[in-house]
Amino acid sequence: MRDIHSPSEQNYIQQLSIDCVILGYQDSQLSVLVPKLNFRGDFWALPSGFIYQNEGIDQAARRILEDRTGIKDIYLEQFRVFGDAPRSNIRFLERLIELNGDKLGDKRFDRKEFDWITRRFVSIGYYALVDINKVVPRKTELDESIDWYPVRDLPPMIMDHHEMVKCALKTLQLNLDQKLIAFNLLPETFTMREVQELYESIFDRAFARNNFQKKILDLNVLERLEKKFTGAANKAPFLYRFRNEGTQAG
Amino acid sequence: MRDIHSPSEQNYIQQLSIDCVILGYQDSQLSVLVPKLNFRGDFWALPSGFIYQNEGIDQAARRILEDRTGIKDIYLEQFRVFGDAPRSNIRFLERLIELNGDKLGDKRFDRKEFDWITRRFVSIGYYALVDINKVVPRKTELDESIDWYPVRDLPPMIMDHHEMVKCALKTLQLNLDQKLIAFNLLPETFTMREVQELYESIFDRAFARNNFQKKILDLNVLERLEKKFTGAANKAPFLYRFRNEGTQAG
DNA sequence: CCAAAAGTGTTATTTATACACCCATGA
DNA sequence: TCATGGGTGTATAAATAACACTTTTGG
Repeated sequence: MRDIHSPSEQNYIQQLSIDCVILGYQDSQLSVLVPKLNFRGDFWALPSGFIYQNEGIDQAARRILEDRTGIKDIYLEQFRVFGDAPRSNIRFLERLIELNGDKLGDKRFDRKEFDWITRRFVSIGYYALVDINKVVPRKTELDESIDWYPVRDLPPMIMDHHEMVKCALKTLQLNLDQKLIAFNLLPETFTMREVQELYESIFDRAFARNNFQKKILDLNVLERLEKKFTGAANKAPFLYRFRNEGTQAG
Repeated sequence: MRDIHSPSEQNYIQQLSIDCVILGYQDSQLSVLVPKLNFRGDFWALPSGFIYQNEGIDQAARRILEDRTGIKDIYLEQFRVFGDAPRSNIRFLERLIELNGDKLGDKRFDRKEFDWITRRFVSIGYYALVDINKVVPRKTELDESIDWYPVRDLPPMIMDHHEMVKCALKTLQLNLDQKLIAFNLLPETFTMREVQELYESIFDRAFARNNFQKKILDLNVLERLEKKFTGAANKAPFLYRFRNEGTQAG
């Protein structure tokens, strides 16, 4: 099990971090996985981490993601670097210490550690799309909790983490059709309505049902299966599956 | 005058650099500004630099750009981070030293310097578009020359700098319509043909004249001025100018 | 038979692409 | 009057958006 609470002891690249916007989907709602820190003061912060010397940045992002979600082979993508000059943890950490002075007697926040972590940081933003059902959110030792929050109703987060989510979402919208990553959010089989609701929660707007179906089917990546009888008093919808065979005939 | 040849002495963020793809346009040709290093062995490398502790990354990129081109207020934009694990100068620098051992007796490449610069680096890629006529390329002490090279006919460059140019160009193509105004690489006034030739050199393909004009005018960012009499034996083309008023009627 | 939700077809509207023609200019 | 390059209009095709109608299902 990896620990992250003594970064200054690790062989990390200094002053460079990775912040992850982990997007998940459930009950027609798009959510972000956000840990709450185990300190007084209600601090939320995006899952983040550092980069080992012998580790690629994508690799590091994947490791951070796996540590928090337990799943491997996640699609993720960098979307921007955040590196303004005044970008530092110091203001947030000072407030944290102010509120938690009593319980900080241990070695966790010794001087060296504090200096390391409060320096100005440049952070690479990554976003990922995961299936909430496959995820078992995992706290680190610094977390009080880690939960999914609706993307349009996030808790107050430290530093520029709100802007990061906003920026990640915009990038996702731009790339959605090209990258087909949206299908990572859906279960093995799904109905067209589910795809549409997913799109609608990502774009935060409605689409016309028939045109949407046409558009998605024209992407030529879905395979139609049998119908799904739900017991509801209406026509049974078809189930679809993402076909991952290479090239497919028209 | 700033110097860059003793990075380890400076208060830079370590292991983090900026590489700039400076695109310029002249005579219907898109070119990249590439310095050649003042060492035996024909090494070309994109203009790059490091980030001061009290400097934002955009600010650093702008400084690096100004150092090389002499012009301020350049529009530039990050396009990707390059941070694979094996990304280091060491292979290139070892070869450089092998070829230049005799002239490297001075302090420039002492041990400390070598260690600093040969560590694994993560680099933020920035691209900019500039008007070649406004640029006076400036060598640093490490450069033998600095010149414009056609973007489709670049010299061999070190490390992953070719990939950087490729990636920058792709990003530019995606954003060109939106950013057209931001890149001041057309003169104050210009003809539609000039705009088209600019587009054609960026996309490396031809556009239909009339359709192109319609598309550009539909962007609603140009203002038509008087005609331009060139003395050529043909109809005089209109001149255009970017209109910088805020909102404009349809 | 009804309401609910799904499926499908048809028509506009917009956008992109292709083709054709006319106009101004200086030699 | 001719070649050259610029401006404009129209036809066609493709992609989007809008509208309308039918079908299945359980109560």
